[in-house]
Amino acid sequence: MPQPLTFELIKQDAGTGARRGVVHTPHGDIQTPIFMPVGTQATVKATTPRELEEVGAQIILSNTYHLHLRPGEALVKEAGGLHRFMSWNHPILTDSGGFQVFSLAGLRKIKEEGVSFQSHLDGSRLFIGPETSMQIQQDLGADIAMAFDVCSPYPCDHATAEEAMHRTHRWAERCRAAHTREDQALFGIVQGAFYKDLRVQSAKTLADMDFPGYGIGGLSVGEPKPVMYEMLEELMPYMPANKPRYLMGVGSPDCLVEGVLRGVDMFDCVLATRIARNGTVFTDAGRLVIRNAQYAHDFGPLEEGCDCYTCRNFSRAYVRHLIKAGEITGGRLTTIHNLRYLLRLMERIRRAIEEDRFEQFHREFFARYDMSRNF
RNA sequence: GGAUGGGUUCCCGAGUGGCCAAAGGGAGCAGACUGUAAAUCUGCCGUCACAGACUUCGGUGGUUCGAAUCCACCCCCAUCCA
Repeated sequence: MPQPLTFELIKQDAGTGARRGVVHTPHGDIQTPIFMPVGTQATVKATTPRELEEVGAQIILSNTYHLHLRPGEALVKEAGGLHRFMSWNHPILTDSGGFQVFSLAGLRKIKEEGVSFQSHLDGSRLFIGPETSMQIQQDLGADIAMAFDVCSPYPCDHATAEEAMHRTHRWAERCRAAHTREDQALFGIVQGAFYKDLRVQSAKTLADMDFPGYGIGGLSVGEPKPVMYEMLEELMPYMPANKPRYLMGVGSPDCLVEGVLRGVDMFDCVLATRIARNGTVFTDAGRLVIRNAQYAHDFGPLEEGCDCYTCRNFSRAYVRHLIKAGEITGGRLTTIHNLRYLLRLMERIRRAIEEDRFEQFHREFFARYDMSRNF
């Protein structure tokens, strides 16, 4: 059986061990480390695929739970799959719905069989278990599907975290058994909350299942950043070196740099697109709340030196005006900038690793980045 | 010239004797946001020496223990009639 997805580790930074690789998928290669924009409802909010290509996106995310509710995987399948439906002819990854078990905690009930949800749209009941999630994701037809997992909150006691981890492992096996589509890869997801023993155990258990790639879930759920970094450091030695490592839901500029330092290959996050729509943009100096009055008369670009469409053509004063006026274009322009910022940050990181100067890049990045203007 | 309805805090607009610094919107200002229930949500929004005090509801004067609210006159605005 041909592997639908392979990972090629092409280089490691001499000083830090940060990884530079390529993920080969049915819809093309992904240069890693990479940031993946999130398009929950089969669209990266406020953008078109053409704009995504322009900002340098190589792969985007979509979501099982949300597409299942609307428009339904049957329709997507009828359209010829997610790529054709949304006209994105590059790699796609679908999240399993596992995160909705976490984020919609008030609207669901977890059992061994799976999760009963009450739709956030109309209150109707629905059930998603490992097999359901696989069926939906296979109908959607992304290049990468994710296992249906249980993400613990922060804080969480050891017993509860352990139970969630074991259930995640059992569900991972069921996902693997139910997953049959040959042109789609299935990634397992490491859990274990904030307990080193559990994280290590989870990494080992999933490694034994031999998935083509691994998500690291359950981080960035409200814990202090040093706690997250510590967890990454603890579990990374147990992650298979020849498989891509995907740190789920992480995407502030500083976390991307710190994640790569610790051996992460892939990231996704809604932060960039969400804060963009809410009037905040990324810069190398830290966040900039473009909606603030202090930029009303600032006719420079969002960020000096940025090559994005927004920075090449519009001023801070104009973007602020659009945001303040509630004009849809404002959110589009900030979204384009934020995505380009993160994708360009990853480009810079990849080059630094290629040239064995990632340690220096890391140092210089944080010398400029104002952590008091962070997230 | 006559009739009627109005003038409320930046704007719109409730309020018709005490529970009113005055509902509710809007605007403005600030904050939050990390596998998207999010173009969303939260806070502030008369002044100050701010658990209290002071100034404000077109203007002036009056009634009353007490007025944005009642009375008199005046000034504006809108609509209609001549």
